[in-house]
Amino acid sequence: MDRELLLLGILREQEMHGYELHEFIDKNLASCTDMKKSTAYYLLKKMEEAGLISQETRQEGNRPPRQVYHLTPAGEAEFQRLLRENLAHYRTAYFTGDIGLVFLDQLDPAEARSLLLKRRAELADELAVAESIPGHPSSLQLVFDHLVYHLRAELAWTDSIIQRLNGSDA
Amino acid sequence: MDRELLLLGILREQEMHGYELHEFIDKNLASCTDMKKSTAYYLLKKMEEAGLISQETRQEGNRPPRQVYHLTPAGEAEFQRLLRENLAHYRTAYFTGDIGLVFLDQLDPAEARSLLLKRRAELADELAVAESIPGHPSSLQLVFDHLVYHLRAELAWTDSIIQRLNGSDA
DNA sequence: ATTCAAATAGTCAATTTTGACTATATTATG
DNA sequence: CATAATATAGTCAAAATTGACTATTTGAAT
Repeated sequence: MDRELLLLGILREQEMHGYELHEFIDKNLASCTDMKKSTAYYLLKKMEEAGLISQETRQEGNRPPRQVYHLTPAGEAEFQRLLRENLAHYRTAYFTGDIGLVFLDQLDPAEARSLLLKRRAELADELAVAESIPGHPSSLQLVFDHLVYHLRAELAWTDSIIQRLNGSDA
Repeated sequence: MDRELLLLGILREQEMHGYELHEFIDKNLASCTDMKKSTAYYLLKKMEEAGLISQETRQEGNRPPRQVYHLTPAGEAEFQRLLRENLAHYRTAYFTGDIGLVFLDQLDPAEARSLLLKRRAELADELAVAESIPGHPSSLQLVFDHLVYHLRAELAWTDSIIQRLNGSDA
């Protein structure tokens, strides 16, 4: 339901067509969800059938016609409901990367260490990117702040694992 | 692929049947993945068809017969590959809870605050549960440590948002 | 000994999600 | 100007995921 909330919330502030919608989420909200383009279209069609949004074919210049979506009153009500539902509950994030850690002792410490150093480098890169995003005046700022806060914690934690491996290596 | 890695890795250490496998993941590795029972069965069947695991019907007492799975050499090779792949890369966790935060300013600060306090309570409960798990001697310890570390960070961050709302409320 | 609840072990249809593909428009490059 | 690359806007069949359901066994309570 969270993805519906996201689509409804964005459309509520500004009518958009499917491509633009996915583009926006992919650029700005990648830390919240990894919704693919085709999923966005699927959800839009589903919500349109449910009467939450209505589409309007719009022609601009000699571009091919695009479907522009906007909220219906029912969609507005659903947005309000989903927003409160989301805010009132804590949903844990899943750490797929921990699955590998479960079997870390199956590798010799030297190889484990070198693999995790590669992981650490990717993480550090992501953090650098996140930190370089200039302050956003919008409500997206919270999301960016959270991302940076989280990535810093992850980096420290990853370093602590690598540290342990250094020990068992000596 | 991470779920395959998880199933292969567990089966590698101890042969199991589908129900037991899902049970184990659900109890111990809920912070890594939220795989449903039917998904586990689907993946087991798929991996069996791919020759990564083989099943054996086993009868115990007068219970109905159960399918017990164990790794094939191809499965062992795939495990090794997936393990290195997983360890060498950083996969971000997704914060579905942040979707609500994007639209936080659509509510009046008092209501937003009360909703987030409910969320905070759930988070604090989860943290308490995670902290109460006694030290595990196995390789699962890393996962539990990570979970506690992460939940503490999340709690602090959630408190910081609530704090901001207190300010704008006064 | 009987009934009730919980644990065990799955199956299957329906839903959700995705990757691969199509097609046009705009911009850049030589 | 031709053409190559990229951005725009989607569609669709295949794959993954799930919720709801069935059915037996074990343990507990009466």
